[in-house]
Amino acid sequence: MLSGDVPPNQTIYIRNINEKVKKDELKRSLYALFSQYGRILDVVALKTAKLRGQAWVVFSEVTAASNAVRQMQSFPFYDKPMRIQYAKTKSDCIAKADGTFKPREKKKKQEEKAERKRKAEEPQQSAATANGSSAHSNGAPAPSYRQGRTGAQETVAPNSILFIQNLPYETTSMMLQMLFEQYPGFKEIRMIEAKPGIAFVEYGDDVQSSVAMQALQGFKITPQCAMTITYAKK
DNA sequence: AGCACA
Repeated sequence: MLSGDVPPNQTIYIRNINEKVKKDELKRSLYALFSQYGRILDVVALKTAKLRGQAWVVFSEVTAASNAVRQMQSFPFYDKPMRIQYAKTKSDCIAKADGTFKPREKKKKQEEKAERKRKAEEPQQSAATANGSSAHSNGAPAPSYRQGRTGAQETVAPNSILFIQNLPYETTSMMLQMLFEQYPGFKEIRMIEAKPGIAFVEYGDDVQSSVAMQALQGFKITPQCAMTITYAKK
């Protein structure tokens, strides 16, 4: 196991993250950047002394995590190369979904009172933990998985330029600009006269382009045409 | 480097 001899896990552990980026932005960016590998169930990031600069991204499939570990290894994220491994333990959101979740043992005395308080008004486990594990505890925008990703190999490396397909014939670059300039780092739209239905959108960097991709993936300019956004080939 | 689940 090349990845720090931790066995595969559907959660990846990322370190060497630029500590200047705010927690919510960090989560959103991670979500945007990694959702190309598969469905993300949760993103965890804390800024405590011990945990800053690190994050966990929970995938619904181990294969997605594996691809992410390999393909995003050393990716320059906010100017620092990401170091990615599998997480050492199962994420709570997974344990909750598969029924193995147990509230963890107390680890520090300070936390015990919080535990105690919680215990005090703990009513009853309503044994019905609904079937569909409800994803997305992070504030990321609900993604539109218009084509079920399987975590196959076909993922294109991130790029600050996006490739847009399946645009209706009447799309203009002004229309696209209104849509894409909402996201930070927007630079320009490029359309090719000879090729209707496609466009290129450039951002300042891969993270910014990824955020826009995530936000606008599947966006419909007309009811029939859901746009498909991928990274442009290098 | 540091593996959590506010």
